[in-house]
Amino acid sequence: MIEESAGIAEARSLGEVSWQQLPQPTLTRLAGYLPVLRSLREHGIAGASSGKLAGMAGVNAAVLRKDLSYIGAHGVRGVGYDVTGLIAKLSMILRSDRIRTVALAGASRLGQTLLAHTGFGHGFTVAALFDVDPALVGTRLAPGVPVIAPLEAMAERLAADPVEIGVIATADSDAQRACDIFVAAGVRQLLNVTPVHLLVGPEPAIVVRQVDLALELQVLAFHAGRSRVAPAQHEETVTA
Amino acid sequence: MIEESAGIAEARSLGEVSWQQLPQPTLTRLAGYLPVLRSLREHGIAGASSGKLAGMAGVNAAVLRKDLSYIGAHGVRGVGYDVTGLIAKLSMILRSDRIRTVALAGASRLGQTLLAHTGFGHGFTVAALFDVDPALVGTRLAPGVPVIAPLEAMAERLAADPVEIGVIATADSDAQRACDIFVAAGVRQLLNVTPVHLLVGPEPAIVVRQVDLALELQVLAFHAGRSRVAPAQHEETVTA
DNA sequence: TAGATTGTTAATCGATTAACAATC
DNA sequence: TAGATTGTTAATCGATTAACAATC
Repeated sequence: MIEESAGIAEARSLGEVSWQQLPQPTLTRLAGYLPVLRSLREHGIAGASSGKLAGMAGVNAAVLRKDLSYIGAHGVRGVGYDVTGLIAKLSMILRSDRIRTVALAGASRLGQTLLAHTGFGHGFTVAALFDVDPALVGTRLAPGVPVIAPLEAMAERLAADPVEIGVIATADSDAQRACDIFVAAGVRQLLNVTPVHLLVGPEPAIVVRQVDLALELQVLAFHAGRSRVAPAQHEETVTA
Repeated sequence: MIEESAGIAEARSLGEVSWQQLPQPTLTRLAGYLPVLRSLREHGIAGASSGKLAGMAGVNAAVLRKDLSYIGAHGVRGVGYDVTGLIAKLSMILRSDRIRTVALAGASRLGQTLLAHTGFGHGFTVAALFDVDPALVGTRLAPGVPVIAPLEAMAERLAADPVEIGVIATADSDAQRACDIFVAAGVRQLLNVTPVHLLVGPEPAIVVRQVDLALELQVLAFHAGRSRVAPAQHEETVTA
């Protein structure tokens, strides 16, 4: 399931590391620190140590310090980190200030929910929604979501109105086709919520992230069966 | 975000490895092979090499062979693997024959969709649905889903009617509470779709899997910003 | 100053991968 | 047999972790 490139940090001038080449685990964790910091700020807490932050984020304190040092977010020895400063730095790196445009292929229930759940108010705008079902064309499934075009019309629509992120929530049998159309239209970031492994040409730098809820349940089902047989060791959170 | 225990395979009698102690990545990949194999069977293909299977699943061929050897699913040298045999073996290991009972905390839109999307027809039964909103109590949100009880009534309901898997799709502020109630009720497998890092006592073997869609979009947003600045290297799929 | 906490190094750990002898 | 493909080893790679000197 994991077919990750090297993706490892690339040395720069003075032995420093470009924050444009963060290790994948670091990038994912950095995005996870943001809600923790926002929560602290809401509670009026101005500063926190790496130990406190790491505890809340569910990571090791050393790894958190290392992650932050990658992006030049420095704390103060003996004191800790400034919450507001960290939020600013992280937002800058993750570009969460900027609004991203998203197109959604597959107006399935899951697709619509993703749209409603993540699409609004947090830096993402759903610019277009596509589906194979011609009956849906022209209807409005969510308030503010502009159009629904048939899957066939994706190419031209995306050419006229480019998006940065494509979400694939089609039926399994349409997933690869939707992917191909997105890629051909120049979309370089894809979120795939189908269980299909998407094939993208190796030429352009396409980033695909896959979330497979059925697979998550499968894994839990395995553990459910095991827990009766063997009362067992201690295990913990695995983040998708 | 990853706070995984050792979880590594434990040696058994003759140097063999108990398939009850699979490495986490292996277990996740094994669950991913199943849909690939089912797809092959549907197309009437009886056998496949590790190379072919690995290609379809998006993994390295050597890792697939190693994964299968963990569970004693052997191929034939010079020939490959038997599709039907593999399905049977994998189903046995992952216990996908048995129906698992699931309880859902948080009748949010995302919660309801998870219920509709994964709950039916694939080995899972939603036994109970809980929400903080008293107005929802007694209503039926999906056909066949028995009851909605307030979050407060979870403990007694779960005591009377135990479940194997708990799904947490509440508001962020209720996530830890829902988790605590599940754990107290003896639920040992949790799927957390909130961005909250759940704290579970280290004593019982609780398996928590977290899927954070907002975080996935954040990561993609980062890459979206980067792709303009640096046309960049080649990257590939990262599975949640 | 004394205490606390960072930033970073060095060691450990586990997972991935290529390669190849075994063998159908 | 000859060709193909497995099962497994050994090497590589990267990520995690503990530990500690630097220093606020």
